Amino acid sequence: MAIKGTGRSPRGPYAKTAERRRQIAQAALEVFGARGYRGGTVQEVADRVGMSQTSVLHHFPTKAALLVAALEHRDAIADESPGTGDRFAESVVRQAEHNEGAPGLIELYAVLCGESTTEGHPARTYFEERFERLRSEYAEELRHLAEAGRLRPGVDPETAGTTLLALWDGIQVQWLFAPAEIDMAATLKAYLDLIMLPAPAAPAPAAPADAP
Amino acid sequence: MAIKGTGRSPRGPYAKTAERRRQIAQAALEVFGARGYRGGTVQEVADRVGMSQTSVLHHFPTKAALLVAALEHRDAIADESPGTGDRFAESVVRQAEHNEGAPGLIELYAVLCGESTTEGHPARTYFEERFERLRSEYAEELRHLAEAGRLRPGVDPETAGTTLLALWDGIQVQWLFAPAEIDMAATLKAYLDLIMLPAPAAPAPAAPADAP
DNA sequence: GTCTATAGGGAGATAGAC
DNA sequence: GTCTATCTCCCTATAGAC
Repeated sequence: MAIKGTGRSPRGPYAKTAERRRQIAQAALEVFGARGYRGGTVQEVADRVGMSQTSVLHHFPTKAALLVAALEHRDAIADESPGTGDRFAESVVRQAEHNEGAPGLIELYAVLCGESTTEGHPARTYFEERFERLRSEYAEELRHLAEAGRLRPGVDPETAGTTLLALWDGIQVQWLFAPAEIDMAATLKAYLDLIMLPAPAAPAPAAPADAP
Repeated sequence: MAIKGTGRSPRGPYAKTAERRRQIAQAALEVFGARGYRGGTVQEVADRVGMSQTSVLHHFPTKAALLVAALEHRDAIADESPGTGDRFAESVVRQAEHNEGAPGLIELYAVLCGESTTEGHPARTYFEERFERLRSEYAEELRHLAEAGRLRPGVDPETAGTTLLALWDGIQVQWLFAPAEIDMAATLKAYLDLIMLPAPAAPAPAAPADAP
């Protein structure tokens, strides 16, 4: 609430604060990605944006709040939501390629995903909910494809959705250890090709008289 | 070197020390699995075996050495190496089921796998080498299956091996977050069924005259 | 909003007695 | 081998001036 003062609010003093927070969240993303939540320090985040440790904690009251900000910032960068229907497979591959080019993004994800399985970790519910949501989203997309006859017979949409998610997470970890040897997008595409059938050549939309 | 004193060495004082170390390694496995390497403390390991923190560090000089011991202990428990040839798929599934019943084992693996991608982590080379080794082992097994005509046409053994490994790691993480919803063995089996062909009913060994 | 100073709590590792 | 005592370091978070 509250846009301060006159109408020209986008240039008001709050714009600068919001930008500051964005910078801090970005720095936190990099630090926690490189060192993990427990290994990273607020001081290091502060150094990266050129301010003191206490100033960072002025914007985000605790270290845990800083992590949440980093995760939300990551979502803002990464989560172009996958397309629907026919474009599902395509957009999964496209997003994998996109993530590969955003440094620190995969690191943060892989490190925190593992770390957050531990007791009392501030990102635990974030990942719980994320997995739950993505599993049902993927399953629904694949169910639509199945109804359109685009899924190989015998492939279960729920299982395939879970598998796709697990494969994606797992391949990111392998890529972090050996980026030169792993082609994330190609590996995902190979799996999708395995479960999907090619689109019928001519859908025969209505009954086209031999048009030009 | 040096079996102390007389010939009855297996009962000698070293046997007790070896057993002590095993206990410590087991406790370290549990602690680092539940809290991660950076989140876990030597003190907590010590508490679990009922000795002081300094006594633990007498057996393993540093915390990092303690982690290595925990990983080696884990390998000793878990690494029944997968079978070859026809039994490959079967033994992968069997090992997944076996791991599920060994508490802490999957936790340690998932937590440290993510954590060790961070800078200067003592388990980094452990996982680097593990991934490298398993990728080539899996690829070789799948190449043999391909030669035997047991792989679906168009499936590349290297890609499938990398995929199987990624899927396995990824499904373990999902299982940790939602054990009730995820069936690790079934998910792995579904993938293997997807890339493999059933064994031919009668292999027609040489040229059997219409034998009984 | 930003800083310096500091409180307050652990952590890993060492020294040395028993 | 095991302990107690301790060193040294670093981290999060707070207090309060500017």
